[in-house]
Amino acid sequence: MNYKVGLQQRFSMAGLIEVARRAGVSITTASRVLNGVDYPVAAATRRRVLRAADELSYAPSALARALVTRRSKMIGVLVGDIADPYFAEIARGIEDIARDEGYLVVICNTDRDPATERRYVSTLSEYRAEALILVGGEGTDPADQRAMARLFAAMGPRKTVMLALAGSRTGLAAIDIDHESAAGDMTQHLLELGHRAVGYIGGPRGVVTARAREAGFREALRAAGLTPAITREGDFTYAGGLNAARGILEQRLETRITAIFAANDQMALGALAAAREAGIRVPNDLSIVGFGDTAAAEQAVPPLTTVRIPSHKLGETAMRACLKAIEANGEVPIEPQLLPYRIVVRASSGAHANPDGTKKGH
Amino acid sequence: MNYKVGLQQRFSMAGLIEVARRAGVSITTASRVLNGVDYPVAAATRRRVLRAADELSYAPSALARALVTRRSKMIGVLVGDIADPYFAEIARGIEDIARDEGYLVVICNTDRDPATERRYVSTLSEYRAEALILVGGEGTDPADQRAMARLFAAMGPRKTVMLALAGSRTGLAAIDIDHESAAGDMTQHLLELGHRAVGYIGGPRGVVTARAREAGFREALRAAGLTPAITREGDFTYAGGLNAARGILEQRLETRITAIFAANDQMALGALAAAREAGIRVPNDLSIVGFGDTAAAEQAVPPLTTVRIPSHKLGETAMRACLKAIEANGEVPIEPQLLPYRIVVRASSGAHANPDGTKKGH
DNA sequence: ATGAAAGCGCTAACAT
DNA sequence: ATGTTAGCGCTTTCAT
Repeated sequence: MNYKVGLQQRFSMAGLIEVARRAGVSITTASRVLNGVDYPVAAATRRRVLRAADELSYAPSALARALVTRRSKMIGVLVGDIADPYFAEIARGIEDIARDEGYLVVICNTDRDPATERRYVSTLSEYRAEALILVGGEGTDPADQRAMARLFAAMGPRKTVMLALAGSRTGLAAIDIDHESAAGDMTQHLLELGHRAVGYIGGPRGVVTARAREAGFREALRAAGLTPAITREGDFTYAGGLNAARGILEQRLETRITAIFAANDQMALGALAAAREAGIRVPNDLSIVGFGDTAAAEQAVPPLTTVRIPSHKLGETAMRACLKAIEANGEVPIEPQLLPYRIVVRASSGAHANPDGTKKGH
Repeated sequence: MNYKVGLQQRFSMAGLIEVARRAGVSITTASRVLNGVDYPVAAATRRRVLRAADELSYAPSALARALVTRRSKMIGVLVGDIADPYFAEIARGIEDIARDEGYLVVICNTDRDPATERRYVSTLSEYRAEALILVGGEGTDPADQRAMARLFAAMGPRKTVMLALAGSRTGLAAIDIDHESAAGDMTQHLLELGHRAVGYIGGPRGVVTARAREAGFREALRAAGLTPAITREGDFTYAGGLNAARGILEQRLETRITAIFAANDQMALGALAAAREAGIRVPNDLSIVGFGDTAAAEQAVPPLTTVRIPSHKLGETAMRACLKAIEANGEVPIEPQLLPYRIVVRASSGAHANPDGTKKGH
């Protein structure tokens, strides 16, 4: 008897068996009722099962179900840092769609570290996530790329849906904007304002999106017969942008730059701060533009001219693509998509100012 | 033959059986080797198993394992909005600890909606999350509270570890700071600067942390023989703070306020913007202080005086408490903890300025 | 309309 | 040191 109580406690959580027993039906019938499948079940039986489930506070085991159906209903999402508003917004887009479809979204912070990334891919793979969304570009170290490719290959048989979001990944279809062309357009905006000497604060050398943006910047300048006046590498953080901008502004006399283009908003915000502490007026003495259009861009002083990335939509689109691919059992390849971006002109960029302080039109 | 190929594909993912077979051992031995338990296994056997697992790119099923061990190794975290830097920072603290212990953290955005909250609690419960961390205070609607309590009760037998973080929850131990006393200290700071007419921008009426902060503010004023000069309700967002502050500043002449205390940083930032657009200098004409010390506070113009909440540490502490409780099989109650906060004085608060514009000491 | 039985992939007694 | 066996809680043929 005591033993039985012990058992009771260990196996206390009401399972389908208990529900079935209490309703006086087979476990099969209980399952059918509770899953609401369109299976013929007598109304009375159905009621009894529902009642029993309710009385026992039955909560189906997603684990057991996943094991037998081979559908975990989980989606894994890898982001550099969820505290970064850019990633957060994308993640929200993913989640908003996933939730409606009954999927659980597992977001993992990789800190952009390839090893951490791999560990999470493995873990999510062990949980049999039905799709993996890798947000943000991969590093450019070939060894890391190979390691990841091997991982992907190993997961092959499981037909996990895999997708690159906002940054390309070797071997994966990407849902993205055209970073290069966007950076080109932004540069064009600066050129049209009359700027000829433009400084650039780039993202981490090893990140593909950072490279694409810089390439777009350089190409637009080149087309106008120019080259970057000065460039610095940042790390996509405010502090990084602040430092880089300080370095750039130190050489302001030599370079005579009239504008700075930062590869993301955070760094542009840092640049704004650097200008402020140096007593340089924006946009009168110096134009500063960013990339991303995170909430902080609009709230900045002055409000930041930047590239609007449809972050939320990017997330939604990626998730929808995943859902479609999952339904196709991972056998139909995901088609890459490029979403439209937009240059948002705010007060941080203005017409090129001559050294004497007077504006110059274009 | 054709049929067999079909089977192959459906059951393609290498399981323990395949590994065991290939290594020429029993499934048990394979399991023992791969789990690295301190069980006597011949070195040669071990090697063969490891080799087989590698060749087959074996990835254990966390699902199957969770089912039998009754340990999902998952932690559920409910936050209002992960895009809010306050929540994001806390979530990182949780994840940093969880990761080291091999736990997978599932973060869910509730948008502070009680119904969404309940749905996620149910879902996480179905996945047999070993712990649930509810970040941020609950709403004050009794019906919602009862519904949640019922949910918790239903989960009782599963002994899920449950914890409130940064905001209390009926029935749950909380890891938090003392919001009331922190708000009191901040008010004291304002009083010491000579401010006597202070406006207040509160958080949503229905949120317990918001109430605690406002209570602390009122009590500190009361102790000084004062009452709030004017109060407005915000929603913890920048836009909400901006609006509330506009309303407050419209009545500046009547109220003669010299300071505004916002219940969180986002709203304080909005207030800063409202002051700027009204041509009111901060801190010369008006002091503005916030609560939270998110990254944006330091980057604001002027930098924001605020209450530093040890967000990351709060997350770490909560996760550690969970781990401990999980080890104790959820049978030892979690003990509530109050972590220290700190008033961080920056340039947005200053000595009370007289109507004529001259400063006044204290 | 209902039920019996065979697993999903794994761990954990309990042998040997 | 290794293997056999009985499930974990569920879905899903296949019978009835």
